[in-house]
Amino acid sequence: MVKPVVVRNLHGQVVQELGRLIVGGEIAPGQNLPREELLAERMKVSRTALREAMKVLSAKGLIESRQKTGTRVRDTLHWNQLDADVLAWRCASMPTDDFVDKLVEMREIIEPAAAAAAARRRNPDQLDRIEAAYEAMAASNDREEWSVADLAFHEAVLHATHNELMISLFAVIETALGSYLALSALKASDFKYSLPHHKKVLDAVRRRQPEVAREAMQKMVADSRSNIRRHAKKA
Amino acid sequence: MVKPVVVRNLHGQVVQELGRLIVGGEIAPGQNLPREELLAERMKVSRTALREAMKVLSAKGLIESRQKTGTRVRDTLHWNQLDADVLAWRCASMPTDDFVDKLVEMREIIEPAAAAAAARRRNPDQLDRIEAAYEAMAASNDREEWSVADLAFHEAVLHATHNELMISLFAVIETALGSYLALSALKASDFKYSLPHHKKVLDAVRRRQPEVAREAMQKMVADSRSNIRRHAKKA
DNA sequence: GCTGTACATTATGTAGTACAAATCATACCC
DNA sequence: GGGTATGATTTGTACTACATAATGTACAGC
Repeated sequence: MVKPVVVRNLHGQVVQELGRLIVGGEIAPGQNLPREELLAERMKVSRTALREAMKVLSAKGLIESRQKTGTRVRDTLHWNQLDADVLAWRCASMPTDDFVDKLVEMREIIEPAAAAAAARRRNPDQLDRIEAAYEAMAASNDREEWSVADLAFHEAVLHATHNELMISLFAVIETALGSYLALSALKASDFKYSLPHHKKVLDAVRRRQPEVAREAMQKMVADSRSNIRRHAKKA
Repeated sequence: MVKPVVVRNLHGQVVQELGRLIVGGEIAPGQNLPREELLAERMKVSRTALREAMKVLSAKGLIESRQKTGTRVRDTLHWNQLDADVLAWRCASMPTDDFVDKLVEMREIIEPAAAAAAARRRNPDQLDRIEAAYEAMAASNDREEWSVADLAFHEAVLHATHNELMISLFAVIETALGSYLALSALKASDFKYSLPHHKKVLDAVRRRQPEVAREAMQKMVADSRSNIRRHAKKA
């Protein structure tokens, strides 16, 4: 279930390595990186590969290079916080669950709004897809199956909004959250606990009742939050 | 007021050029780019510069290259929609105001939630900053001054949420919207029209009343939307 | 002693060549 | 006819050389 992050390219590895260092705070904002030639040698790669990696990090807003001055880590203000990699690096390097709270907060903002939008704009195909995901959840036999179907449900709702910005945001937040812990991880016993909530959302979307859908989704994610909190405390 | 987008680097120019082509739809998803050597020659840059540009586009999810297969444009599903550049390219290439609606929808989701969060978590400094922005709005003499103070107000509220993900999202959405039209562009006459709304938000944040703040902000952005719609129709 | 200009220094930026690695297509052998 | 070998093609990596920009310093002039 953990994301693979398998990078075949060499520069991709360099990106990961440097990205982790920077986001993890080992190279602080304002600080300069070693010169390219030196850093390349130290990392056992060619300057070419290193530079391609630096361009990527630069695109993510993490660093900024200028001639003669060198390459320096930019202030966190300029970081592309919504970039999947940046988010993943933060998740990997923040022991505190303060960051989880922020992710959860975002989720609680997006999902109810998405449910409302979906209820307004969904087309028959999209409704079918949501329903199919619901059925799969209901029919699931273990937590693994349920998780997959659950994710499909939320994705289907998001897609029904017809707003790719929202879809993209959800994707980013969700994968980041997922990397922390099996998302809606009720311990074994009662993993279908939230099925009725999903049913309410489904029905509201079917009947095109935005406000009902919003409220149902809101309750659902609020529940999920308290579960995550409980789970996080244990760990 | 229009963003400069001045890129000194050569590969930066290539990124812009190719990015526009791809997001603008001139090179459709699934389609292959010419081989590096050929494309480099055609764009009058070295393969080195071209490759650095391609790595950036790859990081934005626009393209994907594999040996022998070549480099192909990925499906829009994989695009990093929340990337500032990608968003800017879309804004530049979409005559339809369908996209503005999506941006506005995002704004209407974020801002009320942000106002509520700010009311909950703001500290004295942040309240001061919001208040200062409000005073500047009240004291403004023309639309230009007012716009600047208005933006400062919203930024101050966002910062008071203590959630950098939300701040980042707002920044991205707002600049994209701003590139379309002077944001809350009431025509000359009555540019302070929304001042009372802002006052309500300010007061609610001061008194730490999340729900009041949310509702006030919601009305404000809803108003703003109808103005934008009216404005867009004219143009 | 102060200031302004010229130059040397040093980092990144760009170009070009050579070869490695992967993968697709074809031909070949069993 | 099917599986395997081989060759061709495209990206991946390395290395070299030089261009360009920006910084600091030294020197000349006032």
